[in-house]
Amino acid sequence: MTSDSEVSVRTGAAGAPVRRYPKGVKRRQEILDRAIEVFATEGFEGASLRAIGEAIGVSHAALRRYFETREELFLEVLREKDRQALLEAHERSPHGLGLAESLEDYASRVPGLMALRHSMVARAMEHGGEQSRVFFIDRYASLRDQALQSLTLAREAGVVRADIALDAAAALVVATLDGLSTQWLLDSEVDIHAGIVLLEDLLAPPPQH
Amino acid sequence: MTSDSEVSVRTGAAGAPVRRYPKGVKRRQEILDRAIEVFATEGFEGASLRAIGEAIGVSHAALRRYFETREELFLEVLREKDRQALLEAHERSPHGLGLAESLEDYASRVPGLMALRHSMVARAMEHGGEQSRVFFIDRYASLRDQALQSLTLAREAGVVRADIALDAAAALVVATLDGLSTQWLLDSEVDIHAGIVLLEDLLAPPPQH
DNA sequence: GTCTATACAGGGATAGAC
DNA sequence: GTCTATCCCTGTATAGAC
Repeated sequence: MTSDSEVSVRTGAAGAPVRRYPKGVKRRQEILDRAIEVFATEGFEGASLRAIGEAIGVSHAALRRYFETREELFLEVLREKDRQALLEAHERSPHGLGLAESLEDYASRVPGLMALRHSMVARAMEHGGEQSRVFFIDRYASLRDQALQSLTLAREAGVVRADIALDAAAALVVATLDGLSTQWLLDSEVDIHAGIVLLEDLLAPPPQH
Repeated sequence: MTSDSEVSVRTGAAGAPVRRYPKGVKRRQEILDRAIEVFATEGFEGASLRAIGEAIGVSHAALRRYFETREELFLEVLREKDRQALLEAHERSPHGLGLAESLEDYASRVPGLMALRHSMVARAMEHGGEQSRVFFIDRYASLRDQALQSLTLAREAGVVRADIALDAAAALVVATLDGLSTQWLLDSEVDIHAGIVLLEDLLAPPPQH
């Protein structure tokens, strides 16, 4: 089917390049790390392919050996950060509902990365943003699933009332963290902690007496 | 203080141009309307200044007589849409909490405009996006204020429990509508209505018996 | 296998003619 | 008030050096 004169790069199921040799994946990781640095310092608007390449000491054309498009590079940056955040969250607190801890995942992110996320969500809502749309559909489904698991455990622990649908609650929790962190990043006067605590109180069973 | 050889355009407190002559404001409104059309058909990424100008039959340079930058034009589009949505919401239901109705304001928006909003929020979070940041800080403060008024009325009507802080609840409501509509726009499988109803139930006073 | 050099189409911003 | 012409920057694409 395919001549073997150009088998160095293949495209995987999700469209991500699959590479065979260690140097390739290592270089790819380095590019991701440097890109994250550039976002943190200059924001993502200043993070042109040329700027990222310059920060590494490489031409912008070289970046395309590892990421077919700018969209793909940016999505991989977000994926990497999500992966890191998930690991940290597990280390930190595997107990209870832990909404406040989940919030850290949002707030601890550099504003530049939150800006990048919003920008890519925008792209996902547009024609031509299929790759981003797939990414975020999957990401939000995953977040809801994590929230559902936390809520289930929390209900067993007696801190979540028994008369509500947990799948709807999961979407609600994710939406709240999303929305509150947006408001807070724009205006640090917003008391995001009060919002989180309120939601936890609302989800808790009413006191019996 | 100022020579009167260039008084046709002044800059107001919020940075928005203030114009004296009817033709100017009419033309400005036309540009906004056509821009909204282009967003609806091609999305905001395809809505270059040249594309918008072409839809009107003028060059892109001419647009700058009415909007100093692309950012300003886009913010004015969002402002115009918010204004329309607020009027419609007041016509529709001045009663109770009405979260479901508020949701319509979000869902009824063309996806292209929601994408534009996310993109401008991203810009507001970055260095250099001062104009957008001012816009969204003001916008979210306004939304929270509207939510607070609704919640106050709803509490008087007995549909909101008495033991919660309404200002925190207002931020929570706005965050929920924001976050749920984002999830829904990306994936219509998400049952946004269930989330809204759940929040209303959680905010309602527990049944006495 | 990896990277440089280069070209191209399109973007926003801007100066000056009419 | 609107135009044309121009500037510099962007993402993308390809050819070929090593």
